[in-house]
Amino acid sequence: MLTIAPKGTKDMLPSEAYKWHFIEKAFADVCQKYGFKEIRTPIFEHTELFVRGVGDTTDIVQKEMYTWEQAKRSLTLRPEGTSAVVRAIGEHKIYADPQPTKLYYNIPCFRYEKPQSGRLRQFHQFGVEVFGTNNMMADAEVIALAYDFINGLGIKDVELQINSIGCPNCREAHRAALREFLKPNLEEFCDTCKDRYDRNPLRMLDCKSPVCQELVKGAPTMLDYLCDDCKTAFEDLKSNLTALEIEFVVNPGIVRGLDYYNATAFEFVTNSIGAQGTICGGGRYDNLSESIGGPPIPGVGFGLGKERLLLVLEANGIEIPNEEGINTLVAFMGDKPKHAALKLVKELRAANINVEIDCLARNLKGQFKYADRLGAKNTIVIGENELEDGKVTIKKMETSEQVIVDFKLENIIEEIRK
RNA sequence: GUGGGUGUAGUCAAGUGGUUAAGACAACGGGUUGUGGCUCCGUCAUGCGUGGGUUCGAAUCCCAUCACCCACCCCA
Repeated sequence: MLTIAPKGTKDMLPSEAYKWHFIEKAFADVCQKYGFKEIRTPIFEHTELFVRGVGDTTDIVQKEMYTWEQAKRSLTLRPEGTSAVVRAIGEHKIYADPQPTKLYYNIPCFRYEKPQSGRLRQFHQFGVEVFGTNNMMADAEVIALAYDFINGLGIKDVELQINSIGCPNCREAHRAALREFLKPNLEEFCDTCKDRYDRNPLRMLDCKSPVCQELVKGAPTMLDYLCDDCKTAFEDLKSNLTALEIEFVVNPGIVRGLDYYNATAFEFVTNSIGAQGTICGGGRYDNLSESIGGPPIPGVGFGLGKERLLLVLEANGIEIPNEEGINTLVAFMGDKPKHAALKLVKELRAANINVEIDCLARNLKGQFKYADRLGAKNTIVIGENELEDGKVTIKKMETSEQVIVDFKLENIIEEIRK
C-alpha cells in the first residue's frame, strides 16, 4: 500500500518527462506570441473562494474538493485554475495596468473523482485568461490561441464546438421553456435525465441514450432564447472566428459545469481517447470576480488538460522528439586512468558538452556497451597506454572509426564535436 | 457512489488441481585480463496481488480483501 502512489495520481517518469517539457515549451511559446504573461498562484486557497466562484451546487464543490481545516481556516487544493487567478488580479489591483490583462498558467489541479482514462485526481492543465473587456475579440483571441496551439502540434481530429449560454436573464427564460417542453414526456426519460430535469435540464439535450435523444428532438435551444445583447455578441464571435479562418461547429449542448460561466462556451473535442474527449474547455465569466467579492472584471479563458492532450498526441501517432542525449562517454581502464577520466569529464561538461562516465566501473567491453545503450556519439578511451603517451583514443560510434589525438582539451573537444 | 474487466519477474507473457512455475525482451556477469550494436554462456519468482478455506496436493477451485484499468455521473 505504502509502496504504491495514491489512487488517481501518477509518477512522471524520465521516459515521459521529455514529452511534458515539449508541450510546456510549445504552450509557453504560443502564449508569448499572443502577448500572454505567466501567472503562478498558490496550490491551495480558501475553500470559500471555490464555493462562491465555482458554485456551491456544482459536483466539484459538493463532492470533489480536497478540503481541510487548519488553524480555524478551511483550505482547499485548487480544483480548477480560474478562480484563483481572478482572486489574484483583484488582490493585486492588476486591473489598474493597461487593459486587457492577458495571463496564462501551467498548473496541477485536484479533484476527488473516480479515475478513468483521461481523468486523474491530480491532473495538470494549461490555461489562459483575458480580463478587462467583454468584447468578443477577446473570446476570439482566446479560442485562436488554443486552436493555434493544438494545430501547431499536428493534431488533426479535434473539433471546435461553440455555444452561447447567455446571461443569467436569458438563461432563466430558456430553462423555463425547456422544462415546459420536456415535462409531458418526463416519465419516458432515463433515470439520469429525470435527475437532470431539476438540476440542469440542459444536460438532457446531450444524453447518450437513444430514447432520450429521440424525446429531446425539437427542444428549444438556448440560442433561441438569447436576449438581444447576447445574440449580438454570439454573432460577433462567430464572425470573428470566421475572419480568423477557424473552423467551428455550433453545439447547443455545450454547457459549462462551473457556475461562473456566461455567454461564450466552447470546447475542443476528440473521440480518439475514450469517453473523456474534451481536451480543452472554456468560456466567458463576466460575473465571477464580483461573486467572490472582488471588483467587476469581465473575463474569458480556457483550461486545457495536459494528460488528455498527451493521449491525443499518441492517438494521432505524433512523435515527440526526445531531448538531446549524451555526446560522449569517457571510458577508462585502471585507477590512474579513472582519475584522469573523471577530470576530463568535468572539463568537457564545463565546456557545455553532455558527457557520461561509467560509475559501475565495468570492463572496457561493458563500457562500450553502455555507451551504445546511451546512444553516445563518441567513446573516449583512457588507459595506461594513453596516459604514458599523452594521447587519447576517440571512437566514432556510428562509423567505428578511431582516431588518436593529443590529450589536450581543445583537441578532444574539436574531435567530438565533429 | 454504481457497473464491467484484469491481477504470474522491470516488461510481454505460457500455465485451466499433481513431481524443481515455460519462453521472450530488459538488466547484470562472463566468452582467458584494451573496444559497442550481431552471436554464445551464465545469473535473475521457495514465488503466481493479499488473507483465509477446500484438498493427500492449489498459480489453477471457493470466500473475502486490495490494487489497477474501463464505463456511468461530472469535468480538463
